[in-house]
Amino acid sequence: MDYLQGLNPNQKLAVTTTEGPLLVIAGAGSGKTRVLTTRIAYLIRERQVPPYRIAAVTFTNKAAQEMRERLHALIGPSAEQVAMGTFHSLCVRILRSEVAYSAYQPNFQIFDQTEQLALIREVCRELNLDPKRIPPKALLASISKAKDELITPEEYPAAGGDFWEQTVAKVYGKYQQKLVQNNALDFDDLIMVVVRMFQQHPQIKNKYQERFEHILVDEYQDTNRAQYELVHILAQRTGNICVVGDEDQSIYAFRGADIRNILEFEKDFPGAQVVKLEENYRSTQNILGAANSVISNNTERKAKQLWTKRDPGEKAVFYQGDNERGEARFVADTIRRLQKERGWSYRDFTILYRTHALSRVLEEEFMRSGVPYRIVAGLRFYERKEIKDLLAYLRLINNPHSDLSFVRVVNTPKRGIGASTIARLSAYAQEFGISLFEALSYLDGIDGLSPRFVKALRGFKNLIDSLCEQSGELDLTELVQAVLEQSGYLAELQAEGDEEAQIRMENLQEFLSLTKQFETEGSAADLGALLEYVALISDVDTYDAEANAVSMMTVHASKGLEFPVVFIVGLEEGIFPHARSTFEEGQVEEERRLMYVAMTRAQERLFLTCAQQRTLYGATRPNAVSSFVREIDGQYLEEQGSSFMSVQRILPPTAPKPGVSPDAYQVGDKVEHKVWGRGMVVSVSDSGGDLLLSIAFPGKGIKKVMAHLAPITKV
DNA sequence: TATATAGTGTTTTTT
DNA sequence: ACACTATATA
Repeated sequence: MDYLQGLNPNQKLAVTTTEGPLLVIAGAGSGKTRVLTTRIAYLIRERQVPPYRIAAVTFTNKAAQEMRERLHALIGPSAEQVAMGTFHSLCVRILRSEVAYSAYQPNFQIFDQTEQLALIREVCRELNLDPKRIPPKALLASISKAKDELITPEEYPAAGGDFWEQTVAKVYGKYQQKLVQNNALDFDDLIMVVVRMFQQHPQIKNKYQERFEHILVDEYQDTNRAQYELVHILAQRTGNICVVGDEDQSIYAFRGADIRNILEFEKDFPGAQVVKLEENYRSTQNILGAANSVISNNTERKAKQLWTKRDPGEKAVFYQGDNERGEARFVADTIRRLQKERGWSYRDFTILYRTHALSRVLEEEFMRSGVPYRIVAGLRFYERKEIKDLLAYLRLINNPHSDLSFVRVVNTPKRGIGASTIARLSAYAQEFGISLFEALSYLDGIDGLSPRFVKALRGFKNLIDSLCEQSGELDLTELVQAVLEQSGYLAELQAEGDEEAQIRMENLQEFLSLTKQFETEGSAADLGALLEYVALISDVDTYDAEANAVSMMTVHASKGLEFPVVFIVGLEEGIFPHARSTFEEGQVEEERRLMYVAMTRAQERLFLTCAQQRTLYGATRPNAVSSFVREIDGQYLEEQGSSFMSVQRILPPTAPKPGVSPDAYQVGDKVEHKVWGRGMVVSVSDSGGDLLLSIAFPGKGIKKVMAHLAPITKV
C-alpha cells in the first residue's frame, strides 16, 4: 500500500473509511484531489471493488480529467473503467442508455444558455408578453431554479402564486413543450430527467443502485437540490457515499447551489462519519492567516482553522491607487519587478477580479508595458457566432428536425430568406405538427410564397440533404469542411475580407483542428459524439498552465487552481463585495467566501489592490476600501506606498523611448510588438505630440497603441 | 428583406 | 463606455 505513504492521519482516515456515509471537510489546499484518487485506488486494490462499480462525480471536466490521470498513474489502465465525470456527463450517459424511458429521441441535443433564451423569447412572442416588462433572462432564471428543485411545469404553483409565478408557470410549460419538440434538453433537464426516471421506473433505479457500490462526490458544497437527490438515490442501497467539500468555498448559490447540503449531511445520512482536513499544503502562514481572519466573520460555517507547517513567508501587500490606472500600473510594475529581482516567470502571476469589466484597464496597461498576458474565459470560444453557426449546421445534419438550428442557419449566409418567409413556413409546420425542415418537402402547399422564395428554400433543402448524405461517407473533419464550403459560409467571410472576418475564419480553422484531434483521440468519432462533447465542455477546461504569460480571470474561474503570486484587484465597497449583495446578509457571506477562495489561491505572495476613484460603466466615483480588506488581521498585512510616486522610487519606469516624429509610422508599415508579435499599421493619427497607431495583428485583432509608449519596433 | 438607428442594461455562470 | 437587442426605415 505504498500509495498511502505520505498521507497525514486524517487523509489516511478519509481514504480507508470505505463503508457507510462519509463527509470529508477539505479546506483549501488540503490535498483533496489526492485523497479522492487514493481512495478510489484503495477501494479497487485493497477492497477488491471492481472499477466500474465506482462512480466519481466532479464539477468540471477538467477536474474529472485530472482525477482520471492521477488515478491512472496509481493503478494503471483499469482507471478508465471508473465511471468518472461531471454530474451532467454522467446523466447524459445514463440518459443515452435509457432513452427509451424518456420523452426524447436517441439523437437528442443539449441547449446552451443562448439557445434557451432564444426559445424563451419565442414563447414570449407567442404569449404576447412584453420582453421589457418581463425579461426573458429572469424567466429563464426562475425556470432554471424550478428545475434545480425538481419542480415540473405541472407542479409549478400557477393558481396559488402571484403574478410573476403565474407568468413563469405559463412560460415554463410552453418552453418545456418546445424543448421536447426540438428533441432537446437544457443543462438542468439532464439531472432532473434522470432523477424523475429513477422515481418513475424502479427497475432502472435498481439497476444503477446495483451497478454503483461506491459513490464519490467532489465539491459537494456546490450541489443543488436535484444533484443532491440524484446522489441520495444512487447511494440508497449501499450507503457507501463519500462527499468532499468545504462550505467556505461555496460560491455558486446564485446558480442553485445549496450550502445546506453540506452543512446537514450528517442529518441526511444518519451514521455519517466526518473527517476534517485542516492542514494546508499550499500557502504560507501569512497568506493563510489573512484568509482565515476574513472567513471567520462568516456565521454559516462549521468551526475550522486551517494551518500550515510552511514558513511564514512575506506579508500580504495592500496598495491603494489614485484611480484604476494607478492600480493597474502598480500591478504591472510589481510583476516586472518580481520577475526581474526574484526570478518569477510571467506564468507565475495571476490577477483575480470580481467582474470581467475590471480586466480592460489591466489589459491596456500590460499591453503598454509589454507584459504578456492572457484572459481565461471571458470571450468564450464556443459562444462565438461563427462557431455557433457551424455547430447549428452540424446539429441540423445530425437531426434535421432541430427547428432552432434550422432558423439559425437557413439564412446564414444570406440566401434571401427573411423573417416573413420563415413565419409562413413555421405556420405551415405548426399546422401539421411537423418540423420546419420537413415542411420544406411541401413547399407547393404553402400559401403566399412567391417563386423566388420557393426556389431559395428548395436550394437550402438540397444543401442539407446533400450534406446529410455526405455525412455517411466523410470523416468529421471532411464533413465540417464540406459544410463550410458548400453552404457558402466561407465564401461569404472571404468576401467580407476585413479583419473581423479574418479572425472568424481562423476560429473556424481552430475548430477543424479540434475535430482532427477528436478523431484521433476519441473512440467514437461520429457526429453525435462530437456535438455532445462540445455541448458539455467549457473554456476553463482548455486553460493552459504552460504558456508563459500572466493570467487574468474572475474569482469564480480560479476555483480549484493555485498560483505562486496572486493579485486581487478592485477591492472596493460596491465592487467586491458587489453592490447587489449588500442588501442581504446571506449574500454578503457568499461574497466573503468568494474573497476567501481568491486569497487561498495564492502560494507565495498575495497582493490586494484597489483605487480611490474608479471609472466604471461610464461613471467616475470615489470608492471606499473593501470591508474585506479591513477584516484582515493587521499582523498579516503590510501597506505599500499609496501613491504612484513611492512605487516609482522602488522601480524606475521603462526607459523613455526617444520622441516619435510625426511621420515615424505610416499606414502599411510592418511592426513587431513585444506581446502581439508581427502586425501591420492600419491607421495613424496625431495625439498630443505622440502618434496613435492602429495595428492589425493576424489572429489577435486590431490594437490601438501609442507609438511612444508601446513596445514596438519597425521591421 | 437588409440595414441604420435608438434604446437598454450592465455579478459571478463549473454544466 | 459599450455592447447587444429591438425597432424603424429604405
